[in-house]
Amino acid sequence: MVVSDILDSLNEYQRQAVSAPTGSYLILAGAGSGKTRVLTHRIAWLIQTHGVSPHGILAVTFTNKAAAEMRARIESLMETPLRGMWVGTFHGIAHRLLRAHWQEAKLNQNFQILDGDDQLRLVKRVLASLDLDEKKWPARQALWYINAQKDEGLRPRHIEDFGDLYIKTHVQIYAAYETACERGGMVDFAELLLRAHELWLNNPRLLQHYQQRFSQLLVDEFQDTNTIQYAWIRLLAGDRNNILVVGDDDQSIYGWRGAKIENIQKFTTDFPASEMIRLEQNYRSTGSILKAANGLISSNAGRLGKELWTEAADGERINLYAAFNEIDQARYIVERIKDWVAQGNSYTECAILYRSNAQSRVLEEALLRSQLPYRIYGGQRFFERMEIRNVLAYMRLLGNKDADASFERVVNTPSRGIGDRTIEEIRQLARSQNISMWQAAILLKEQGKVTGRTKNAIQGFITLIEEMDAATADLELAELCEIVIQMSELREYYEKERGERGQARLENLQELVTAARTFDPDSGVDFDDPDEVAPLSLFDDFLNHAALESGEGQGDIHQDCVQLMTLHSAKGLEFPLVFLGGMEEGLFPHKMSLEEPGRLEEERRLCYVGVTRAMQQLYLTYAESRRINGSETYNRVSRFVSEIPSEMVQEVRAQQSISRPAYTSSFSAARPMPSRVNINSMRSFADAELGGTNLKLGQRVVHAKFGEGVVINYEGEGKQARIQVNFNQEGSKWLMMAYANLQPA
DNA sequence: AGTCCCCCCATTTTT
DNA sequence: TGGGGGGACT
Repeated sequence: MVVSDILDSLNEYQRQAVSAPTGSYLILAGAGSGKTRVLTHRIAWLIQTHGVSPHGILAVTFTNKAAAEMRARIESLMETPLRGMWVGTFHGIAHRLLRAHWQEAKLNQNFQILDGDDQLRLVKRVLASLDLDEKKWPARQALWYINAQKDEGLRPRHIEDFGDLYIKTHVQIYAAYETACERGGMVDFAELLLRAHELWLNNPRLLQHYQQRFSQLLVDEFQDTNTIQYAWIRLLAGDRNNILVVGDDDQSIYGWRGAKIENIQKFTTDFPASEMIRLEQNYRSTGSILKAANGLISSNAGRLGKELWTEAADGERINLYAAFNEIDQARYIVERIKDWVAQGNSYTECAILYRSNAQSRVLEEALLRSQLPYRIYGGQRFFERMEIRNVLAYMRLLGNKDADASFERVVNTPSRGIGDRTIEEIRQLARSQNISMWQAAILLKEQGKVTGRTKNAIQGFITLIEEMDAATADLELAELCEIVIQMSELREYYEKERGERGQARLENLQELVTAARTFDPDSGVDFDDPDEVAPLSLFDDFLNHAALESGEGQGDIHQDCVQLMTLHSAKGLEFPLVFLGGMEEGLFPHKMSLEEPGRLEEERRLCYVGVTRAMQQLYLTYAESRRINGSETYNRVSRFVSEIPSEMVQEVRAQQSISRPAYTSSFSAARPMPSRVNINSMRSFADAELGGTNLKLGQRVVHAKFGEGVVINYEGEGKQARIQVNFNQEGSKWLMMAYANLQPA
């Protein structure tokens, strides 16, 4: 691609960002404003017109997917593979650095990456070794604490406990956990970042080397950086005025896992020579959707400020549907999707977004019943599945007998008579002799301190691993994988597991073999790069890949089906038709986030993210009554709905007027548009008894749970009849007449 | 060691 | 409502 082409397809501000002289920039890129375009074109521009070598470029993202996409797009732009350019996730790049400089980082050469599950197991063991009651000190909480401290760049010695038992105990756990990791040569995700930061901090010459090498730094999704990531990139940037970050403070939705929106807010002060460029022209949504989004987000304080606009027409207004309950909501959504498809569109274009995963079930049921194809995002990822992790643990053990986490995982999986007590003994011995569990197991067996059966079991395991080792010595990765599955008897083990579950597990095992066969080690690695670690064996590479990449995008994405996902996982995606379900106070904004203003604002940003996913049509729906955790709740409509300018919103059913469904016989029947009954005609209706009961509008009633109240509204008939009562204590609620059991007061 | 049952809990997720 | 974890029982 020639130079002019790089700028041709860009708008004024995009071009300004891409062709800016080298320096420091914050590109405030609104949703759908073409930020990836800017990032990739910028890199192309740097190479073509500033003569920057790909070797001198470092581009950081948050997900492997984003990194892969960025590299692919630059390469297609430049029409050549770009060796030597470092494009990766924070974790991936940190890992690369630590592998190259393991000695300076004070790590084992073959340190092992601990994923979330490994980490939790380790914390549990640490708790046990400290004799702490797991009831009082839940492992999850301790894990969360440790990770949060690491994200902040804090070691146990940095934390002051102020005599607070909670902090004191957790710091103690943290310290013991750290020792355990150290001993076993294990590094968790947060540790990768923290170590990489300390590596440079403690080795100025190393830092200097990388500063000289990377003349241009680029960071994507900057609003999602946490403290340590920011510190790390800042250290690398130094005062060289050579960093371009792209982000959107309005789309910062990961504060709860350590992301600091402050990082983007203070960028221009931290990098005094920097300049901010706003990308506000949106190429995704209709005018109405953007106006709705702008209106909504304007309720947040302390924004960097940004207003999306489009050259496109306003399009349809945003639809608001008040459902009776979550089932009605699902039914409504399904009907709209059917309409959409009937108009010649596809299912894939439809997305149903919700705040929490629990909401997917009812939607799924409705889709299933109507036989619409769908796909639910989220859930367990490939490399996180138990059966896969077990095979990988065997493989790890083959590569490194001292990998204790893997040893523990598979020593008795499938069960071979090595019980908890024996494992504990091995663990104790390993600790006291300062050897690995593998060595301890051998020692324990040789010491003759264990009885015949246990001894045999231990010997059996040792022999198994050794035989496996011998059998796989010269095999290709996929064959090795296959042999491991067979010899470990994991296949047999899962064959015994009946039902769909076992079947799925077997299929996954097969898929692992396929993954091993088609595994392509890190593309873009330049083997002439002096900073590149001596290439790992394909085997090690594969295991690292499995640890660092959870296995996104497996399975059939190409089918035409409705997309269901949480609002969080929808970030970065776009769909012609979007439904935001569960627009209810307590659900969205979630009740856990109502206390602190900061968290409420994050909820609002999440809503903003949801709204800006929509390209053509947006439906907001809420349920007046909803079953949550087994009990019926009555939530008001979300405040976010009223924060959207009302002229952009079209209510599918007017709330304030008294209305009755056109087809009252059954809600499962199609209900095109509700017929409305005005107050006057309703009066005479109200004078009569409601739905064959002895209740009237305005009547005082008593409810078993909610106490005394006044009947203020009513709709529907028969089993579906609902009644609105304004309770003295609880405020106004809609109740199903059939269950309310109201007594005249 | 495996199974069953009861109790407790319940946002969001990537690496 | 339902899933996961822990404890008790077989």
